[in-house]
Amino acid sequence: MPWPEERKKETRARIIRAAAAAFRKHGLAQVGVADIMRQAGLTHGGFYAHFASKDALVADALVQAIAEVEEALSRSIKDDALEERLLSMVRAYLSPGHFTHPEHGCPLAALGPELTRCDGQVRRTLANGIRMRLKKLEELVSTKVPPGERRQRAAGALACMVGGLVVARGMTEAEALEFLKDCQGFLRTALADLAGQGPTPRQRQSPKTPD
Amino acid sequence: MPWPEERKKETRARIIRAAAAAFRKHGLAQVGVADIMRQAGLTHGGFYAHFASKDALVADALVQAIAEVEEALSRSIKDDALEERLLSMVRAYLSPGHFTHPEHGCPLAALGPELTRCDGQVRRTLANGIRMRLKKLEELVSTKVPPGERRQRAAGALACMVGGLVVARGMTEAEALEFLKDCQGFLRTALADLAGQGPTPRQRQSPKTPD
DNA sequence: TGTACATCAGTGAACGCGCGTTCACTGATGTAC
DNA sequence: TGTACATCAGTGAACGCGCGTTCACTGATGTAC
Repeated sequence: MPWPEERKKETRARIIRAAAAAFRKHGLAQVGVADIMRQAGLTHGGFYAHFASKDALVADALVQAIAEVEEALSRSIKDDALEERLLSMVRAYLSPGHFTHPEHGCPLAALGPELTRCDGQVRRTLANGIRMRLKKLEELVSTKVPPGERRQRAAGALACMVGGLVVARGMTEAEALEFLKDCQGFLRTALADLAGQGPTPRQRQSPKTPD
Repeated sequence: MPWPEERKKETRARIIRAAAAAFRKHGLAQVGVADIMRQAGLTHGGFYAHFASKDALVADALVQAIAEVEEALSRSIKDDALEERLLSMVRAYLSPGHFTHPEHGCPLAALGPELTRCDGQVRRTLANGIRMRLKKLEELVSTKVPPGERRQRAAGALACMVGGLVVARGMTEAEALEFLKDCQGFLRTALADLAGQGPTPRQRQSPKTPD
């Protein structure tokens, strides 16, 4: 009781925000507890008043990163017409800004494989985050598309977005910007609602399990 | 001269193969020089007779991993008809086997973000590897597709393949297998050669730079 | 209103471990005579 | 053919550094009287 009720929560939140950015920028293993505490304006010893371990912080930082990205993406599409939203989100995700700033971007693109090698809470948070993102994307696919193909489109869009960013970040900057545009163009075509463009509204192959 | 000419080369190759597998399985930072040497049947002290540093090994291991995957993918499509090869490669890449065995799989999917944070030779090797993969994919896109869209399709396919695997590895196994199938289905539709399915062979939007 | 006290977020030194790298050495091999 | 020698891949102990974690302490704050 002796200390202000809210103060500890605020400090904790500041540490989590600093960690979420630093991890995405430099990787989980490359960022130390001391680095994060310094970034949050504190000394490293106080860390364990807030977290049980570095792993526990990673889990909280992942929740934070997922929430940040979710909010940014939602904001970037909120003024668009319903049928524009999916492509609008694709454009926001595969943008030069997102490419240049992993520290504020998708944790899956910035840390995917590293997170995959974690276990416990981190793994669960990761799986939940993906499930949520996939659901949101599926909701943005035109309801004119039959359910099985809606799921396929959501999957393809997510894969292409995450992979697009991962691949782009491995290229020269000039190549990357071109590549991001190509991925956007690919998805614009692949996710296009074909109704009205051809004689029949359904010209795509129906979803089928591969051999 | 006192030692067999080939012996050192063989040892070096063994170290590189062990490293290429261990890095992809556990991550660059999680695998130590001693681990790799043990895997190669040697003690850690001898490492520096073959490599200037751990970083130098990472660069060589990346070359090795890229070559392994290139060979495996080429082999998996070599018996298919030309027009089947692109989808055949997609299927091989987004397969349960590839999902389960990152240690023999695509280094971009297993280590993408970590490699991106490296510099020097690793960065150059990475960029070259991506360029090569993209070129190979573009060659597999039907020549009936106009050049601008061929490039888009190659980009989209690569992004979707890499991202599909990264995302799948972050999910529950059951979800992942479903997701991989959905990505395959998505690409089967998106990469389908529309000739013969509709009245005109060109119904897709033409490639256009987004705002 | 003022003073003594209890609490606990935050400090900073220290610990212990693992890892990349170095180094003096060994011993298997090919060469010279 | 046999023996002494030079080479150098590989060994294993040691070094030094950074990092996660611990711990005794501090000092700002709210409470009790």
